[in-house]
Amino acid sequence: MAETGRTDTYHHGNLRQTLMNNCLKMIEEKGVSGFTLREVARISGVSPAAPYHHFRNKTELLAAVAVMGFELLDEAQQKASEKFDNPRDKLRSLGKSYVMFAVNHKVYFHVMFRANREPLWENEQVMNAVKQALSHLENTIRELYPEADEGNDSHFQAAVLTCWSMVHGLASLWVDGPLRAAESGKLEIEKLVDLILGQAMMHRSF
Amino acid sequence: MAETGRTDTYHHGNLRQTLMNNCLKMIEEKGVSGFTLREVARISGVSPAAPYHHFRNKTELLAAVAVMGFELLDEAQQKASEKFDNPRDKLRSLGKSYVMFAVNHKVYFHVMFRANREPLWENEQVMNAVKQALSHLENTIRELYPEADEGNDSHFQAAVLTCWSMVHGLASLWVDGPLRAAESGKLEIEKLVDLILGQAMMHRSF
DNA sequence: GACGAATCTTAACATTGTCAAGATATGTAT
DNA sequence: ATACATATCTTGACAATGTTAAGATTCGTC
Repeated sequence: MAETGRTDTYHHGNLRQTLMNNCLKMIEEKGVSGFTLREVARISGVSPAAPYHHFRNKTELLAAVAVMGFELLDEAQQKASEKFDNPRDKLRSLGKSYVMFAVNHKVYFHVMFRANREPLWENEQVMNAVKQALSHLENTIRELYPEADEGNDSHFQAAVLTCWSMVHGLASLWVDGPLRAAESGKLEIEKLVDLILGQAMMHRSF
Repeated sequence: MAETGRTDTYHHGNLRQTLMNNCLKMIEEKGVSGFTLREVARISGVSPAAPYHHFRNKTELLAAVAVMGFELLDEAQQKASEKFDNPRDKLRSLGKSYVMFAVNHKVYFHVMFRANREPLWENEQVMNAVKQALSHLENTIRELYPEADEGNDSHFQAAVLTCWSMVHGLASLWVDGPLRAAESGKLEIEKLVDLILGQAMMHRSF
């Protein structure tokens, strides 16, 4: 489906999408730091300067891929949220979905949170995608804190951040390597997630 | 104290340390991706090839800096651990120390967990430094799970990972940008840490 | 069918990581 | 002290990269 090369026409026809696909493919093989604009262009069957008609620079290609990643995460969170009615179950489902997204889409996760720091978060599209993906968690926690003044209750904000930190930390440690390196697969990641989410929520007020 | 340039001698005399210092300085100014071996050499008053007599390549310089970072973290954890006797207080102190280390030593944290993924965790020195820095957390949690068979109790391992994920996630979200970008400084990071650690531990079994 | 806009290419530039070969200093054994 | 091995630094070079300017080709539209 996802074309990787080009046709025989002068105009590629679908270069923007092709570049993004090959970007992901290349990062999967060589890591984020091994990702090169020129080679992506080469693989896409196009000259080194062609990408500049679709992205202002290397960073903006990665930003576009990051937005795609956040949209995928948003979908996953949506589905995870719909599975349950009880806010507690919902919360746990959202957490698991978050971590498993990172595990199953390591490349996206890397681009979303690792590829390029500062410039990425000044990109409005990226920030909107982030907020959207995080909204499910916020809504669910709001169900548990119905009395919370929106945006003014630090208790509520802390609850959101606590949950986000928890799952994001686990995902980060797994994706970045230290956990895989240390655990050496002693515990399967999926069981680990269940265990941790269970432990973290079992004795909590929310 | 930390010399940045060189003397007038042919041999620098302290190049290895100087390179590491200027590496940190450069990352602080231009970010991890903006860090360049050649410029570090230039700033250190030395030719582009000189660093190769002290580090096999760019990655190994970063690895050396990462080890230094983990040693600093280890010291901080040590001090945080010594402040309290009660394991619960200890645990909270360790958590705060972890996050504040990331906040106050953003550059180190970046190099330790962000600079270069795969190759870094194959470095034995790095892994040893990681284990050492994490040992304080493990020891403290072991005090709370005295019955745990060492290395065989998944409950214990999950507890360690839960705490690590929590603080590492919060640190990551802060250091990488999304949190700072979203919160826009509404809540001071230090208060945030207290709030979250308090909330996370208040209703837990350990 | 003409013409502006979009898309792609070629050519070039400064920079980068890295290596090989040579220069200079340091230390050690005699 | 002197000679020699070793450590440290320099020069010069190579291929590769991100990016831009100028020109070629196609697309959409009037």
